[in-house]
Amino acid sequence: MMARSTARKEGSRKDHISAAAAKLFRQKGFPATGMRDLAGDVGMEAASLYNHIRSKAELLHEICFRIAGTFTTHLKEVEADKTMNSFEKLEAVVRFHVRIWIERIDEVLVATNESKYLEEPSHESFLHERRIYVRRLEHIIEEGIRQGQIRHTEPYVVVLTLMSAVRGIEFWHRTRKNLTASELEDHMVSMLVDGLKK
Amino acid sequence: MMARSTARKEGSRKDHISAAAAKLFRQKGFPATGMRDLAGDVGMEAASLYNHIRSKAELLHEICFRIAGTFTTHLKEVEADKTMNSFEKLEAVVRFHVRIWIERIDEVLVATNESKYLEEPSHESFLHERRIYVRRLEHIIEEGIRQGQIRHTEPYVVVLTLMSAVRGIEFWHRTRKNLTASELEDHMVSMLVDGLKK
DNA sequence: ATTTTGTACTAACGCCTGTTAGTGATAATC
DNA sequence: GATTATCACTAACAGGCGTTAGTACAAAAT
Repeated sequence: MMARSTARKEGSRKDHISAAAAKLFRQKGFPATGMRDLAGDVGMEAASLYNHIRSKAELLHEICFRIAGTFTTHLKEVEADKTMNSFEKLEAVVRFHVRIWIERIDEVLVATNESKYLEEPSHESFLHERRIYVRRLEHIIEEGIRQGQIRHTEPYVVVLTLMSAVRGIEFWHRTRKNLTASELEDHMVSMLVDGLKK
Repeated sequence: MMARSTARKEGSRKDHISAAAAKLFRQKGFPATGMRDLAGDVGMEAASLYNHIRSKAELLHEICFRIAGTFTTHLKEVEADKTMNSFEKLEAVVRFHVRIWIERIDEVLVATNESKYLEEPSHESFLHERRIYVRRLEHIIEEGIRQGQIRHTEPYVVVLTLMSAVRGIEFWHRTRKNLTASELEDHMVSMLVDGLKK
């Protein structure tokens, strides 16, 4: 076999498993999520999962690196955009963070909280990618300060704070929905970014 | 027996276990931390731990509620202090958060990331205490807005953001120490609080 | 029509988990 | 000095873990 229709079906099956895994890893944590839990959620026996995936570790790996790629890809686009000054670039990045945290919270939280369970070559390269991402963000801020668009601040602290602040969205996500997603986005971006304007 | 010297020795022994547990729970996560790991770190066999503690769950409970108590106690003091206006109260709370995150990061991270593994009556009451804490912080902000000391903002978003932003300290803690603790504190407080001033 | 492939199943594996029982030694209390 | 409490030990438990082997059946490819 191996026809297109089958390949598509297999693909969507694996994606279904991956999405269910992200949800469970986020809720219960990676070590506390059993393959039997996951199998139950996708409607099969635990052993049957292995027709679609190689291992539990592989699932975590794919989730973490897929979402990390989303961030680095977007950052590259922003860096290349010559229509924005440094302050606008920073705002664009923060807005993207907020939006991804709202729209893809399962994956983002897994990458944030469970990436420490990646096995060793992967774990180190994940941290490496993150450090580079932070450094590139610091670079945008430094340039903004030099060009007089951003207040004089400690770039490292700013990046740390911005990247962590959006984690509050986790709590918004599971409690108050009397604030819409776009209201939340605007309030959060303005609170985080406006104070940095010169 | 049960003399004072013995009681003291027992107390310090249990505290030693609790501190080691906080460190391990933080590093490896609660479910992934084995009693044999913990025993190794305090220098005994796993079974011997049970001469000092009732269960693994009890350790988690004590860590989470001890640190939560630290926050609520301090908030109560701030609320009762009549020498500060609302803005100053907010700043005092943020500064306390930053300081505790710097000084007692193991316990704080366990309470933040591992409290979901509390067993059921405890877990719900932990979340309850947290919700009340958030509401009391919102109240301070609302009053500050009403009295014209704090910029007009959405109090819930402000609290969410402030409480999450300090989580960035986790990364400072394990990487860059070219910034001292008190420098970090000042930068972070000013970045988070100054933008809220009217 | 036959072969191949995909996918779900049951049974089982070796390992690791938190915890208990029971023992003996050491130290404090009477 | 006799007794009692503390505490660390070894051995073991029942249950859960991720994963593999082997099988069966349906659908697709030849």
